[in-house]
Amino acid sequence: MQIGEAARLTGVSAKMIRHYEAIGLIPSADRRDSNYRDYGHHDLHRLGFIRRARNLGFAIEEIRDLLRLWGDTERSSADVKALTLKHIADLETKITALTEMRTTLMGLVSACEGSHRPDCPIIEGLAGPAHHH
Amino acid sequence: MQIGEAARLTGVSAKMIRHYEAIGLIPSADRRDSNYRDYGHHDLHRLGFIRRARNLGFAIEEIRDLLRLWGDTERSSADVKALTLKHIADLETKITALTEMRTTLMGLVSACEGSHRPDCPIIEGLAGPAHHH
DNA sequence: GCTTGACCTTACCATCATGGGAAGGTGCAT
DNA sequence: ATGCACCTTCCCATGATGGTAAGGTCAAGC
Repeated sequence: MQIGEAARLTGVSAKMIRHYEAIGLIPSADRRDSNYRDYGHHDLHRLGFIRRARNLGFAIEEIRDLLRLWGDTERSSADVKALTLKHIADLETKITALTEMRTTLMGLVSACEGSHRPDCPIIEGLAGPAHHH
Repeated sequence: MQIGEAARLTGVSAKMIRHYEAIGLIPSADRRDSNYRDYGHHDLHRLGFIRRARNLGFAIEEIRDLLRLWGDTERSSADVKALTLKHIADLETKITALTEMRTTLMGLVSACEGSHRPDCPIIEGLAGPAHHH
């Protein structure tokens, strides 16, 4: 099947399928006489794997490792688990940072009247902390 | 003062100070005879504002709006509040997405033995959902 | 006066994952 | 044979930041 159908079936855009091939995340696709890429079962399976991993926030290089492990019947599940735990830790770092921003902003927002008048604790907070005048 | 000292005092890298000038977030700095940029009070204040806004996750274009509001004595605090609430909503969208990833991954991880053996629910989950065989 | 070192300047490239668009080839249906 | 939908490669853009290279400025010390 052509790249467009593979894209439709896997949820990975044609653009990205070509990109993944260019960076060696997937092997070079077979070509027809027309020079069109040709995909089969196995390719769809692999693209689906990649899409699911992307949806879970894994970076491309992490997915490269996951694909290697997927294809390695000698793998230790401990390796997969370690990689995943590292990724979870990364997610938690981000979640924590975003949540702290949110908390601070909520505090500022709750102090802001939100009227036609210019007085605004949010702007004042950004302008410099502890600036009593 | 030179850009390096301004960077040290505000926590904004010299690189980024030049960048902010290039994109018009801050006005062009004064230059000495040497062509070195020259910063004063007012510039430090503005850079501090930008850094704090960045630390709270505001995007550059949002900061452009915030700076305009900061300098506008006719502003309505309602405008500042609206902009901030929008940003909080963006943060929450991201937090939700990351938290969902985390939850899914934790489920997979908890099902994974993490041993020397290859059997791994994480890999299986990525390879395709509901693939009983 | 000359060197050294710390600072500055601009300009270009890289990141990360993705999309947009141009210019042109392929293939099928009317 | 025309049109349309698809494909190809190539280049550029995003957002915020860092790196590096090649070169100018300036003060301290000899």
